[in-house]
This record gives sequence, structure tokens and C-alpha cells, in this order.
Amino acid sequence: MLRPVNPVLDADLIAPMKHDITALLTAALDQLLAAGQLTLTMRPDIHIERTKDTAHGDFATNLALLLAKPARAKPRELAQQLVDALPASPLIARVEIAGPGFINFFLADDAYRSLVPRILDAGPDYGRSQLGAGQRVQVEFVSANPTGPLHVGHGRGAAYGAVVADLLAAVGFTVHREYYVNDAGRQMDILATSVWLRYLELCGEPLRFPSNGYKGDYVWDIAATLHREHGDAYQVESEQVFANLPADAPLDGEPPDPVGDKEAHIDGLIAAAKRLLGDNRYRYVFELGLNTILDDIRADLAQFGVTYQEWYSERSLTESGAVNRAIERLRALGHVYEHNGALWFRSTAFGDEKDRVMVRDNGQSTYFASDIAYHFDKLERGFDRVIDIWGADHHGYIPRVKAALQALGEDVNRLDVLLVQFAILYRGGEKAQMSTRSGEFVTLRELRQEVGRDAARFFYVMRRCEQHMDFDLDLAKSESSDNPVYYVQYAHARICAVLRQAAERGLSVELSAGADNLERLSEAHEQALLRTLSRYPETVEQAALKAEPHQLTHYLRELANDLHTYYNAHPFLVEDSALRDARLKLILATRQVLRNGLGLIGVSAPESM
RNA sequence: GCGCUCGUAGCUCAGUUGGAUAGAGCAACGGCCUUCUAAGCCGUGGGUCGCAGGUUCGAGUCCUGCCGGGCGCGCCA
Repeated sequence: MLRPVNPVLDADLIAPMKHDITALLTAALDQLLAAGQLTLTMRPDIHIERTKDTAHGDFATNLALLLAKPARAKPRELAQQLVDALPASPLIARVEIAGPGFINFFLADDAYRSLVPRILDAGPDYGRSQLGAGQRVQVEFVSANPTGPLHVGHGRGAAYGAVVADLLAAVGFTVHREYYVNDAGRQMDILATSVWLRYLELCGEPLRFPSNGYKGDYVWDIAATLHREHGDAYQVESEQVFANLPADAPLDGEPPDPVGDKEAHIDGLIAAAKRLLGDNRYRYVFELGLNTILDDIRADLAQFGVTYQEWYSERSLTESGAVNRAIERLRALGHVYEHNGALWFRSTAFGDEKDRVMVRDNGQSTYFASDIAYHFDKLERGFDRVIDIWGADHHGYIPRVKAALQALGEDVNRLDVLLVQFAILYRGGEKAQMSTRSGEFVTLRELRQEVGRDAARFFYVMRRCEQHMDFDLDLAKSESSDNPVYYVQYAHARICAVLRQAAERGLSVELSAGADNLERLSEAHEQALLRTLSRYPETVEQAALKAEPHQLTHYLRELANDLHTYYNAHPFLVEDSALRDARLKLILATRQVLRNGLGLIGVSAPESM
């Protein structure tokens, strides 16, 4: 969890009630300590929470229970002392001591009602705060290899990362969103070679496509571009290409007989491509593949509402010498040794399971070496916090990256790695399976086209990120209250409909000033709605600091429920103009919060449905 | 085998950093439209929080050991 720099809020901003009460308790504690009525060796963290049951008030604290032992006092007596020392506040109607020593706070009705004009005045800023002001946070997410289109697994990381970044920005952090582009390395060579082989097929060269090549249709598309724009300028007889190659492993459906080595086979093909095409032509094919796919990924994410401040090239790390510098620095610090012709980093000295290779015996540096340089560079760029969002299958990778940073003398605690589990798609109760290499995967684009951007964004962040997710395509598409996206959006549209209806009936929707007429809000449903509205800033804050967007989706569902319940119980467009005014103000404030919350998770707030 | 992670209602999931009587939504059953969109609302039933210990005023939450699912253990990325 990120720690706020400055827990004291600007009172002119929307000061969340929770912080106000914390301040009161702190004052009470200070007074007891100053008066010598209480002696403590260390200050406790004051923890205020929302009550589950309204009979216990609005907020409660277990402070007296926590202090009982160190203060050698009875919890209930301690609670009474704290209550006696509480400064008076217009916010609080009364305070009770309950159970073993809980202090329960009951808020004044005015405290809730005053929220309505505050929300209406703040508009899009309601819920935003300056908790993280002055802190720069980098969020790196998706970072899928540009060897093919994004699939639905990347989609979850994209939605989750984007919302975490937006949440952090909403509470005042300066956020830098970054995509790490793996534009170097063997996988890219395999892509370039796959493109070239498909091109040769388009030229009429007969060949056996390697089992380890990329087989998706997009590879054909890139090859077709090459063929269309350059004719046979890149053509080589396939006999030459496949001469003296190690045998390939059998393709799917072939008899398992000739047992070859698919890795050696594809490496041989890559070498042949480089040799036969020469540097310039090989480079051209490589760049064509990389740029085509990267452009596609960029467009895909943009259409998903996911944008970055920076696309950081892995290749630039090698070319700038950053990788070598990182290696040399580790060597100078004595954390490096040679073994079997390779260069190793002694990561076991920093808690990793085994030592890791940084430079292979063929002289090529590994992905890990780039990653050391990349993470070192992130911290050197001066971010206060660095957040990596990875697929959960990469979890074994965390110890070695942290080990490297530690070895380089960096503060590892500045790096947080958040893991996102894969999403499993279900259609008609059946799993929709995917596999990158075969080309038979469900892409993010297909998902968006099928269920729409709003549903995809909402569903992806509805669950805790480390929770496996069942993504029900049928539910995401259904236009019913079973679908949480529609349920929340409908609450927003419904409020808009009320305003349209008011206009049709010729009723004034000009709101009175400030808190005027709000004393008319006395129904239980109205109290419940006000209470929920007051929780919004706390929800955003928690969701941001804990990187848990699902808290926001759950909150929005509750808020929508309060609105729908209220709608069913009481008419808003009543004859009594003062009452009507009060109710319109309340639902307009609700609409604002729905809009703000949906906006933070990248979902639209429709005016009508 | 070792490491990480998850296990809560029939299903999908919350559970406010250890608090008060474990909650939602689906699904099941029963109600509510001449009234601002019924894409909605209200009610009922449903639990050995995987199992067993431990820590303490208090455990779904923390510790240990089992059981079960997922993932990871390359000179791949």
C-alpha cells in the first residue's frame, strides 16, 4: 500500500468525514497525554472505521481497546476519558461508548446535508484529493511483446493498470504511465522470420512453416504488405533457406516420428534469414513487423481508453549502453562471476533461489539483463514509487529483479510488483480457450467488439487482481439488471430521465442556493443515500492507495442500489416545490458521484438507455 | 520436490489492514407497474469461512502443520 505523504487535507477541498473525525480523536489523545492523564511509550495509529450497523453510529474506533494494555487501564474507562477530551464539533451529534470499549460517533444530520452542495460545487473534483501531492509514481503495465495482437489476458492488465493509474492521479500523485516495448531479442527475430517465410510462400516458394513460428493471420497480413509494396525484392529460393538446418519438431497433426529440436530449427532459420537477406533487408522486415504490430497495439489500447505517457524501448537500453553499464556496475560491486562461458549475477546473495545468467555464452545479453537496466533506470529517473503490473505467471521473476536492485544499492521498497491473474472467458457456460502460438486466441479487440468497451472495462476490474476471474461473456452482453455495468449506468440514465421529465412537465429544475431546502430530506432512503455519498472520497482513497479498483465498482453498485430504491419509494417531481428542489439536489449530487466513479474506471455515463 | 498464490451461501465474489450478530449479486421461492424508463424495487430460504492446532479480551483476517486448485522453478521472453 502506498503511504500518503501528507495525511492532512486541505480543508477547502472536500474533506472526507473520516479524516475530520481522526483529527478530533488525535486532539483528544494529545490532550490526555499533555495533561498527564495517560502515559504511553509510543503513539498508536488512530484507526477509524465505518460501522456495519447504523445502530453503532456512523464511525467507530477501537482506540481505547488498543490502548488498554499499554496504558494499563480498563478499556471502557479509557474510552470515557477520550470522549471527555474530544473537542466540540458541529459534525458530531453524539458519541457513545459501546461493547468492550468502542467509541461510536453519530454524525449530525447537517453534516450529511451539507455534503450535497459540496458535491454540486466540486462537480468532477468531488472525491479527488491531494493525498499524494508531490509524489511521482510510475505505473508500468501491459508491456506485452509486440509479436502479435493483445489477447484477453493482456486486457485485464490494461484495464487494471489504467484504473490504478487514474485512481492514483485522482488522489494527487503525479502519475507516469509506461509501456515497456520488448523490441529486441529472440522472440522478435522469430516474428521477423515468420513474416519473411509467409512472404516467401506468397512469392510461390514451397516451404514447411516452422512449428515454433508465429502462425496467426496477422503474420500473413504483414507478409502481404511486404509483397504488395516490394514485389519479389526479398525473395530467396526456399531450398537455400532450409539448407543444412537442424530438423524441426513435428507440427500439430504430424506423426511424432522425426523428433527434431524446434528451438534449434527456428534459430537456424533466423540465422539463414539474416545471412540471405543481409543486414539492411533483414532489418526492414524486422521493423515492418515490429511497427505494424506496435501500431495495432497502440490503436487497440487507445480504443480501450488506455493511454501512456511513454513507450519505452528495450532496444534503446542496449543501444545507449545502459545494459552494459548496469552489468559493469554489478561487476564492480562484486556480484558477478563467469561460469561455463556465461556471465552470472549472484542473486542468491539477495534471497533469490538460484543465480541468474546475464550474458549467454554466445555473447547475447538476456532479457533479465535488460530488465535490470530498465528497473535501475526507472529508479534513477527519480520516481518516488515504481509500480509494475505483471501477469501472475511472472511471479517467480520478482525475487531476481529485486535482488538486482538491492545489489545496485537501491531501495527495493520503492518498487511494487502487482500480479494480475488471467481471466478465463465463458460463453454459454463453456470455456473459450486461447493459445498465443496457434493463432487461435481471443483478442482484446474481439472482446471489445463483442461486449463493448464499457462492459469489458468494468468486468475486468470488478475482481481483486490476484483473484482468478471468470469472465462471463453472456452476462457482460446482457441488457439486464443482472449485468452490473448496466445496473450502474441505468441509475445515471434514470436521473437524467427525471430531469427530462421535469422539463416536459414544465417544472423548474433551477436549483436553490447552497443548503437551502435540504432540511426537507428526512426519509430513511434519503439518509441512506447521503451516507453512501459521503463514503465516496474514502472509497477512492482506499482503492487508490491499495491499488484495488474493485472497491470502486462495489461502491458504485451500492450507490446505484440506493438510488433505485429511493426512486421506487418516493417520487421526485412532487408538487411541493421546496421538497422537489431538495430531492432534485440530492439526485443531482448522486448523478455527479456516479459520473465521477464511472469515469475513474473508464466507463461511460449515458444520459439515456 | 521447492517457492508463490488462492480456498467464504448451489454459482460468481466482497469482507474497511485483528473488532460488535460473516455480507452482496446471480440462481430458487413469494410479492410490487393507470404514478419520474419494471434495464427497477421489496421480502423469504440458504454458512462447520478447506481441515486441525496456536497467538489474545476478540480470528474469515495473524502463526504452524496438513488437504485441494492455479502458477512458477531455462544461457526463453
